[in-house]
Amino acid sequence: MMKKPQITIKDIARGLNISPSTVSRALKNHPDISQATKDAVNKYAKDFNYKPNSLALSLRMSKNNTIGVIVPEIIHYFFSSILSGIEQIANAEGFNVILCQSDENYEKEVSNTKALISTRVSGVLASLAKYTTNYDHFHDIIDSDIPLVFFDRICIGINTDRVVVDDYAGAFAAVEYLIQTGCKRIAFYSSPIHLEISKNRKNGYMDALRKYGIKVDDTLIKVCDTREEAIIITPEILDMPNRPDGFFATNDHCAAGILYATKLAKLRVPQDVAIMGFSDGELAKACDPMLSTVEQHGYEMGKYAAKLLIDKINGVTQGQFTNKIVKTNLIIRGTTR
Amino acid sequence: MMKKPQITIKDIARGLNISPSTVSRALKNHPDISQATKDAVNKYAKDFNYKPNSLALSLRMSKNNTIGVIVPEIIHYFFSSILSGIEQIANAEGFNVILCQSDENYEKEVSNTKALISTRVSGVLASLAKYTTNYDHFHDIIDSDIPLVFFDRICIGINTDRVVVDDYAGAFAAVEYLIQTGCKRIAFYSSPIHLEISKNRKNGYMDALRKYGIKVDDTLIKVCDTREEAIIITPEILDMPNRPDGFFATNDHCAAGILYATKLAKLRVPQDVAIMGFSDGELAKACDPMLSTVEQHGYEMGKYAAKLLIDKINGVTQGQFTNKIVKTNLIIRGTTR
DNA sequence: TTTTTCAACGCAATCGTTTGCGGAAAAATA
DNA sequence: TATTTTTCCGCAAACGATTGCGTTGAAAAA
Repeated sequence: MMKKPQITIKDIARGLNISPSTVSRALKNHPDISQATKDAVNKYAKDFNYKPNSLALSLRMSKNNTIGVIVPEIIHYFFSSILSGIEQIANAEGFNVILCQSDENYEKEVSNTKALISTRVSGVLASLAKYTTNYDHFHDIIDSDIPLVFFDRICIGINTDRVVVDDYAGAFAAVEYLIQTGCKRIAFYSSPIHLEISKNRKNGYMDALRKYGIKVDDTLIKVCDTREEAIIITPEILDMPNRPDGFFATNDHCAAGILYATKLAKLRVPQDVAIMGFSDGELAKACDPMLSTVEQHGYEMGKYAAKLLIDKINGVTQGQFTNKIVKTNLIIRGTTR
Repeated sequence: MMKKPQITIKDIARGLNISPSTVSRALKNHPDISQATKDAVNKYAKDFNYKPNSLALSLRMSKNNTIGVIVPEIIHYFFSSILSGIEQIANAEGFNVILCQSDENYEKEVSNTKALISTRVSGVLASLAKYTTNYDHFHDIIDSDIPLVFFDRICIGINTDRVVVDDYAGAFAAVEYLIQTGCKRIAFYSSPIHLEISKNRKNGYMDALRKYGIKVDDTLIKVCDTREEAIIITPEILDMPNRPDGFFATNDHCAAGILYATKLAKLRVPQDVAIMGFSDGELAKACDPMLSTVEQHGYEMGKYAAKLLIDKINGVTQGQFTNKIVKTNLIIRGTTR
């Protein structure tokens, strides 16, 4: 088992008694180099398994074929499918993806951006941590001349490209469907309200109610975005004198929690209570009845965001800022009528 | 909005009328440098927001503080939780994580390894694609002197560190539990059989049967590892003259499919048919009844694998190859008695 | 006063690659 | 044969940081 200590251009040059510049040009098929030399170099390179050192290359070109992705938590289906889309097209375009999780933690988000700047990544894709309210670290990225694209949890304060789900329309359609299938009192479980996605979904929810002349009841709007919380707070709500007959949850986990609590309360789904989720994650089909939900197209979103960023990196798109809105679509399964 | 084109050590040197070497040493608190100079350098660095160029650093040190991870598909809960663990400790140790998905595709796996070698990553963590049977590309990694650690879908042919789930014991315990709670005929849905994990789980399954004097019935062993397949093949099996009263599935998706088909066939779970999954993913608690399953500790596994790799990179562990087996534990919920 | 010692810094090479420029030999033209 | 043009290649600087070694001046020792 021999160690082959990775041959360099200099080694090829030495071995062939020519200069490194010639080798470099030969490898790139430069017209100044004779075919004979090119052949010799290519053969030598193949024989000794030459692989270009992309570190040196990046340094020389002061450009790293790497993009950084900052994501709150990769274990969530939605984010991992976005990431999958990003990796897909980044790879196809010759970029590496370096992954950073903020763990929904502001400090980690800041240190992630620092690390990415230091690595001189070619670009950054980011989705905000839940409680991030200061955006200086993202300004640092822009000031360092690194293209930046936000996705999903975007940041309004900064002028960049953005790719978002059509939260408003998704929420509107979801609630409208609930109303059209007979729900009169619809509860809404939201993520923390300072997030753009929360505002948009809430607006969608409220506008749908208004359209059908249903008064918004604030006691039916809760901040709750996990299964566990949902299991805790839902029983109280179902005990209300006039309990809701429909729930619209900000994600599928939360919806699954509502479903659990509802069945536990011996109410029938969807006859007594209809439930609508958001995401269409892995667990939607595992529920019984299967969860009606709003499909988010995370994979496409990731692909689109990556494409946008790479165009920016390559200077294809100059100056203009794109604001892509990815359509959702309603998936009706068993938890709604 | 000014562009600050990232200051370098040379800039600091110029600004302070000293040499780059002095700046470098001052920044690293070298004893040869006077306190006055150090203070001046540090102030200047902070004022102009100096950030070391890690590309240059990596080139000089011929060592990249980056580890590559090759994973079949990140959208699966198990893999994304492993990845989360990896990122966690890699980050804490000052490493970046570059992500590669093989998409269960041999060619992509090969091109991933090439890219990682070219990037001169400090180390590689890998889990095999489903149908990979040629391992030359992994030998390339080792020949390039890059530490390599396999996790979960390991490769027996190569001498490296490995971190695996205790598939045998997990399967054994699962099947034993089914037997002890009264199951007489237990079906087993397996992943493709050439994978080590499949072999080990099958052995666990068979040994548990033997221990209790139950004869292995090959008609009860199927290759099936998705929800969709499970929904297709399960009805036939439930229609068999003496149908099984227990199922052991290689993952939770598959188990959820079995559960669905079983309920559809008007059989009661767990009274008529008990079902045991493997993984404890997001959907386990969404099932009704909630899925009994074998917990895999993906997050810990990722942390352990990363630690192992980094020790190898830092030369802490020389020569020896560790073979870590991560214990599973049985989670009993509603689909078993 | 002369020699030794030491603190504090600079020079230059190095990591692997690219690229503008200049130059010699070969080929084409006059 | 003399001149111009091509063809093909090498020199050296550059990207940003590190580091062995040499150098300087002043303080300490003789």
